[in-house]
Amino acid sequence: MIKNANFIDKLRNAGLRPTKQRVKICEVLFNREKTFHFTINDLAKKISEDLNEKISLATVYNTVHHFEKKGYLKEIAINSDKSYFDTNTSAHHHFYDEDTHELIDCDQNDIDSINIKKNITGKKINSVEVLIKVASDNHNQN
Amino acid sequence: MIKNANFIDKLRNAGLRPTKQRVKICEVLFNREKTFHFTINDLAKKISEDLNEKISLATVYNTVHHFEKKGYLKEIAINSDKSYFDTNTSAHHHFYDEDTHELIDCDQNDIDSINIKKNITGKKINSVEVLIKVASDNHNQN
DNA sequence: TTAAACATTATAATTATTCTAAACTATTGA
DNA sequence: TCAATAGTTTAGAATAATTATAATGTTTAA
Repeated sequence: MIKNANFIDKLRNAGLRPTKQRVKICEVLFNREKTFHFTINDLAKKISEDLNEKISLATVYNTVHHFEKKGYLKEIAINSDKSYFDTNTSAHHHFYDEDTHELIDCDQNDIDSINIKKNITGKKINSVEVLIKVASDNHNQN
Repeated sequence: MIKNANFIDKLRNAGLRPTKQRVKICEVLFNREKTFHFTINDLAKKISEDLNEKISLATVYNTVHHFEKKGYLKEIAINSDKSYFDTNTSAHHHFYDEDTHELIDCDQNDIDSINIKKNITGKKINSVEVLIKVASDNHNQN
């Protein structure tokens, strides 16, 4: 259980004012053992459930995007009907369960390192991410 | 230059009625050498420019989704502000140029094969796709 | 040729996200 | 400590992408 004081520091370090709302969002996002995968809506719902408090959706959007810019969150691209974020910002990959629409972290060590033989000229590689789509064996998928 | 008759067959094989609009969309999508990466809007614009004809946006959406379901197109997830589709439906990876927002195919051979050591129990892997985000060297990226 | 099934269309509706402008809060430094 | 200011939150409006609707039109198979 991380104390809110740590979140205040965390926010300050990122040059973000530690407002009540931001600290609360931190609590929901970072006060947990496991990685948290969520959409903005999930998060907003979780805030109002867990903390029994309402934070304006716009603020949730703003804060999440701030956090993303500061490297506290990472956006995960799966399919374009929703934006998923991940509290695990380290380089890692994902399983996406097409049955349950659940996103599961895949440790860097669970995939042999990826060797890219050809790059676009004049460009530098910012990230390499693998998305592994899975489904139950009997489930017919496109 | 593929003849429209081929498109009509192609559509029939997929159990889709070869309507005027669908054949036209086929022309724009599949009458080309290189892979075509596009958003629905790109496609709708291209149709009205190239063919000088207007097809209702709703039809373009429907048709693209039909084609996707039938395996003629593939959706590519990059970031969730837009849906990209790809006429290359074979297993392959992508470069995404964060400067130009351009999507570039990465041949299967340009990446050493990916070995996944651990899978989710009870699930089968449907696809493994790599997205390599690149940007020009001096460009600062998150 | 005709009826049924399927498609297309314009438009309305929906959903996710961003913008706006006013009210509010944290920070700074006198 | 306190006011000025810079940054933040908020509700609600605006926008953009996508999907639904319902009327009209087209294709197909008998």
